[in-house]
Amino acid sequence: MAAGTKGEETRSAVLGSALSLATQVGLEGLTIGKLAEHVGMSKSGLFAHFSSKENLQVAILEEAVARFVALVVVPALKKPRGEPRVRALIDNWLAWSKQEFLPGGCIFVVAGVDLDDRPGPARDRFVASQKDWLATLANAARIAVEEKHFRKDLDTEQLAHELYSIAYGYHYLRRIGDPARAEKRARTAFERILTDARAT
Amino acid sequence: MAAGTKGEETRSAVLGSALSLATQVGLEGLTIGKLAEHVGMSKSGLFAHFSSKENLQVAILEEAVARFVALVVVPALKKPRGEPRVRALIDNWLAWSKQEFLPGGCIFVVAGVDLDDRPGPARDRFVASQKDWLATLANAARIAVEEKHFRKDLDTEQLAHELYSIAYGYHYLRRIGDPARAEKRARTAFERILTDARAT
DNA sequence: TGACTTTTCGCACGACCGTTCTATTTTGAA
DNA sequence: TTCAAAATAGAACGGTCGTGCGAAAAGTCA
Repeated sequence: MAAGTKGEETRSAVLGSALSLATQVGLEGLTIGKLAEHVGMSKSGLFAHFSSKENLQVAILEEAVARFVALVVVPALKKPRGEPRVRALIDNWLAWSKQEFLPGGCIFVVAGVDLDDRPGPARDRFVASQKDWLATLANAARIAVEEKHFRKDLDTEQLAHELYSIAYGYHYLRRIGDPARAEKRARTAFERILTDARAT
Repeated sequence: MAAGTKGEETRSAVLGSALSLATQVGLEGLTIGKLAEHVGMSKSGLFAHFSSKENLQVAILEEAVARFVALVVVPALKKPRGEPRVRALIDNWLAWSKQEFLPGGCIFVVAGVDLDDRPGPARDRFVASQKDWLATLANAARIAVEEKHFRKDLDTEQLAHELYSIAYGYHYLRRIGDPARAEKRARTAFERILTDARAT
């Protein structure tokens, strides 16, 4: 992973470009030819690193998960248990979909649509990642209940679903209308959810 | 529109199949060949009805909007002004994405993703439809304020954004985990939003 | 029925798809 | 410096893509 040989180095660079491109044209719309041109390689030279398009898609998802964990989850774990950590997850999450390497927005939103009716390893990987993420959110909320930041009878899975929905809605709404306004509305919605979680 | 000549009839039938297929493979992933095979026509015979793939995509969106209005908006307008009408919009909306002619779920969720970075008439049509829908939701809420069902200081646009997010989140969550549970959670979220809108 | 319009088909086109082969170049260790 | 191994390139494959064209078929109305 950490760029030992030359091959690993280029493979990693290719994955970075592939991830960016995929946010714009989709995991399915991404073609080997375009990607090769984009990174300045031959189609076959690039193809040799992955041995099928499906493998490439899975690799892109794994790259995305790794970056998501590094940028969103890990920093939040350094925050104090309870509500501060939940808030950090939300803040990092909003920042995530504005990352420069995700020009078309959150890759998982894109993947969710165009893997939807295409069973296979790529879809499996996607579903697993989303279940993981929902579990992480719910678990952070459960800790906040333990810490007595959130009310005892809080349905943490429900909370995770609502946070998830607001974030996904944000991804759509920011492209329909004014992005800044959409973000403000998403933050307001998050705030209302947290307030409700706090109240006894 | 109402099937006068033979051509209009087949055009309409093709659009029905195209809409269904597009929910599964996307507006971009939909190909003339597959569609033609699906409806039992020749590629060129089908193609003659629309004169480009882009026109076909726009026509599909227009067909979808027409059905959405007929199945979701119009029936709700027969309900009493105020909260009952807002509730009807939500209920019809949830029923919408389970329509048999939308096997891959709500077409607008799909369109939002794969038209995202593809400017043009199809994307314009999509954005317009979503702005319309958000305005319809906000307007129904405004009426509910007038009727004193909702509190006076309610931010109706914020409410529309939150309802929108829950519905879009529902579309994703129902495919990640248990669909029935996802629907229950979506309904719970809607309920909380309405409760909050009611409170003074 | 006949003439005319509309609808559908068959065929072909250039482009690009994912993938496979075989060379060629580059790399890294002895 | 040599040499095997790894990485990349080049060319080609069978397919499918969106699209155009001219002929055939079906529909329409005097």
